[in-house]
Amino acid sequence: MALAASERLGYDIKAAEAAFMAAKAEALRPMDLTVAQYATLLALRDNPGISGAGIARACLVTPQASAATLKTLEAKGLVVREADDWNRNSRPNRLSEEGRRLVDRADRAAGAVEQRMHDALSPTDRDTLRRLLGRCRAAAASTS
Amino acid sequence: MALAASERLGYDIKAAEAAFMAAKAEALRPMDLTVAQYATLLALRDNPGISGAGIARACLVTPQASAATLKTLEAKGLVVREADDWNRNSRPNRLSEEGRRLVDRADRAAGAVEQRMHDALSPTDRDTLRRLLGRCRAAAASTS
DNA sequence: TGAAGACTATCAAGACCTTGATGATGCTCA
DNA sequence: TGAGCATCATCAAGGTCTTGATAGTCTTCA
Repeated sequence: MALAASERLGYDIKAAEAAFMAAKAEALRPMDLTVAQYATLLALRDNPGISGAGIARACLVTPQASAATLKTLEAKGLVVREADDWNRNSRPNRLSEEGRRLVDRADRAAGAVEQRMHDALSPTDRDTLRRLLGRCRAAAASTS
Repeated sequence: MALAASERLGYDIKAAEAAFMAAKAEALRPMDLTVAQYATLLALRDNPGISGAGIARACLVTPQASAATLKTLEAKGLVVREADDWNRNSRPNRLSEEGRRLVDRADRAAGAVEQRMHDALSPTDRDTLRRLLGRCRAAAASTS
C-alpha cells in the first residue's frame, strides 16, 4: 500500500462532495427533483436552447447521461425539446413554463446549501480552496 | 439566483472529485475493476471479515449499494461470503486468494493517482485543504 | 422476562452514469 | 467536389446508487 488510508486526500474530497450532494438532495426532495435534474434545469435556465451535449459538458457527465435526464424531465413536462425533422442532429432544449417556475423554486432551496458553504469560508479561504482543488484536479488528470 | 454559477464552490469540489474518479477508473480499467469495486476490495483488505454494512460506511454509500457490489465481486470470484445458517444477520466477507492478488495490483495502479495528488501539494497545503474541506462538509450538513 | 431500539440483510423499483457502437450533420481544406 | 474530422443524437448493456419496505438478530433496560 503506497499511502495510508488516512493520508488519502481523495477521501476528504469525496466526503465533502458526498455531504454536498446529500444536502442538496434533501433540499430538493419536496420538489420531487434529483440533483442531476436540478443541475440540468439550471443549465437550461442559464443557456436557453442549449443542446444535450452542451448540458453534458456543463454538468460534467456524458451526453448519454444528459439525454436520459432530459427524457425524464420532458416526461415531467418541465422541458420542451424542439424536434426538427429536417435536422435530426441538433435538438435545442428549453424550459417549459412550469419548468421555469420550478427551477427558481428549486434554486432557492438548493442554493441555500451553496450559500452555507460560501458563508462558512472567508474570501481568502474560498480562494485558497479553489486553488488547491485546481492543483489536485490537474494532478489527477496528468499522465492519466 | 442567490449565487452566480462561477461563485459556487460546489462546482470546484465536484470537478476535483470527477477528475479524481476518472483517473482512478482509467488506472483500474486494465484490471477490469470499477472504482466502487476497488474501494470495496480495499475496505476488505484492511478489514478482513467486515460486514456489508461496514463496507457501506467505509465507502460512504448505502448498505444496498455495497451489497450489490459484493454480489458482483463474489460472482467474479474475488470475494468469499461466509453464509451462516444459524445466523442470517451477519455475513462476514473476505478476499479470495485471487482477490488478494488483484487488490494489491489495483492499489499500485490506483494508488499512483492518489500519490500524484499527494505530491502536488506541500504538507501545509494538504493540511489546509483538509481543513477547508472539513468546514465545507460541516456547512453542507448543518441544518440540512 | 419482555418490549424497545439499533443493526444487519435483502427484495424491488427507479434514476443515473459509464463504455461501446451506430448514424446523421456540418465544417474545413485539398 | 469530396474526403476527413469533429459534433450531435441515440440504442444497448452493465454497474452503481438511491428510497422504501420487510424481516431477522442483538443489546439494553424496565
